[in-house]
Amino acid sequence: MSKRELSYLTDLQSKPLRVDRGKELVHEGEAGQTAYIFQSGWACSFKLLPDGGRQIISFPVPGDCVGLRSMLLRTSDHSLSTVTEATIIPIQAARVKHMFNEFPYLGTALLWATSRDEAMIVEHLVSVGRRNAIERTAHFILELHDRLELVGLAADHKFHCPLNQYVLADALGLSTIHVNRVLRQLRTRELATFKAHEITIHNIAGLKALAGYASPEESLVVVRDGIERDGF
Amino acid sequence: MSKRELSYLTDLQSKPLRVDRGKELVHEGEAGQTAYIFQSGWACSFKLLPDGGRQIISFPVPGDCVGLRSMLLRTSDHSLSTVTEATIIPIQAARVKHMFNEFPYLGTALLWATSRDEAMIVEHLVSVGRRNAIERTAHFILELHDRLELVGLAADHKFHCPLNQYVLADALGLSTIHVNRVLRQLRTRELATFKAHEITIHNIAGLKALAGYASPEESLVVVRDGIERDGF
DNA sequence: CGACGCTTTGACACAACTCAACAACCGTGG
DNA sequence: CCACGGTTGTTGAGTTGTGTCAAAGCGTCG
Repeated sequence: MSKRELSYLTDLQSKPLRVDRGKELVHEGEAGQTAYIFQSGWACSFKLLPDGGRQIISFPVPGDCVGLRSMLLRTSDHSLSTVTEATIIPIQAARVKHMFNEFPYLGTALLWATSRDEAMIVEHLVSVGRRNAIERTAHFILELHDRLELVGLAADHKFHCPLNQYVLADALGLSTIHVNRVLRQLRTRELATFKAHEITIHNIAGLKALAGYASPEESLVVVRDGIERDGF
Repeated sequence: MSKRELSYLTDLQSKPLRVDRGKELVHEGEAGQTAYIFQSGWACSFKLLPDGGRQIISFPVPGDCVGLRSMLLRTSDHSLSTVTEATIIPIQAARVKHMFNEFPYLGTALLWATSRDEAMIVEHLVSVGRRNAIERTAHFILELHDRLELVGLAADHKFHCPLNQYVLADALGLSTIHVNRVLRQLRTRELATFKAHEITIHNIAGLKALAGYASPEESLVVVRDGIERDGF
């Protein structure tokens, strides 16, 4: 990246903004919204159903950037709320659009970044579609751990996690009560503990085995031991 | 787009290629793969689990382009197989990369295109996570219908659909047998029929009501009637 | 005609959901 | 400092949706 591009990127960022928890930053179907970088605090992107149900798509954590892609579209296809109090850096749509014209190469760079997001959503879909409650929860914990470790927010198989069981349920596609039961099982089986907003992984190997989890680096090693199903 | 860009795009396309059904075009974790445009025939992208299970992510249909994005990454994060015999137009990775340098604006264009894909995957996630079997199936039929209508492959609430119940099950996160039961219910309730590789929608309003389906155009109208859940 | 792939059915088991209540926790205000 | 209310977590009992197993019906194609 050239110096000029970099300085432009820095200029894009407005002053950090402090927002309360539970604040809806982007509303589904809303037009012309801004993007945000999360400096601290957690959020969740989700869609609501007519019956009041909710499916959480992803949890942006500190260091994550949200909504950049949807600035190119007319409207956002899902909502975004903070889960905790947070400090965010808003990025104005107009300036980003201008930037795409000025430095078209950045489109490709952004494309690369969004690919990672999509891979996460795909993995989430696999979890919800084909793993049972406990595998799904285990997988979720492991993924969260790896993401947070990457930004220095997890160490020693322990990390802060401000999600309550209602939120967890909406992410995993389960009922709150069942989430509770599953967490108890993980605790009893001495795999992981979720207590006082802190998740501790006691037996990471066991948890990975249970979840069928492939670490980001290992994910090149393709799991595909036999079993060609009929149909394709 | 300039004339030069357009001609470059046309040059990218190799000769159409005919492939058998059930052929795996991209293998998960594979590096340096090519992208494809589907001229005819259906495919499915999916991930396999250690236990032999499979979650289908999406069904590329004629007119769709797959794998463009993953060419920028080192490896593909999911596999791709044809579901029927198909004619595809391969696109070489090397040439696309060169093109991104030559016409950096195209990165942004592609970004726009992939956003649509991601929106579809998100909707799929919502279905699997928060809709029951029959709602999920109804939603799937409606989405397929709208996609195919867009490319002239559906008319009169009827369209050809080469998927069998095994494949459907892997897409919807259900067992084959349950898919069968659900299809029977849709038939009995005179909402839709899936017979001889052809889907007919008898009562599109009823089906939409059942699925909680928002048509692409209507999706701006946000469904959010009350019910603020606790937790966020 | 037989074989194979796909669909359909029934009986049963189990995972996950619902409802209803209670217990722990936490910040607030008296 | 303690009592309070609200939020969140925990349990149990009973129900329902979906999965599993087993077997039979169809169509198609060689």
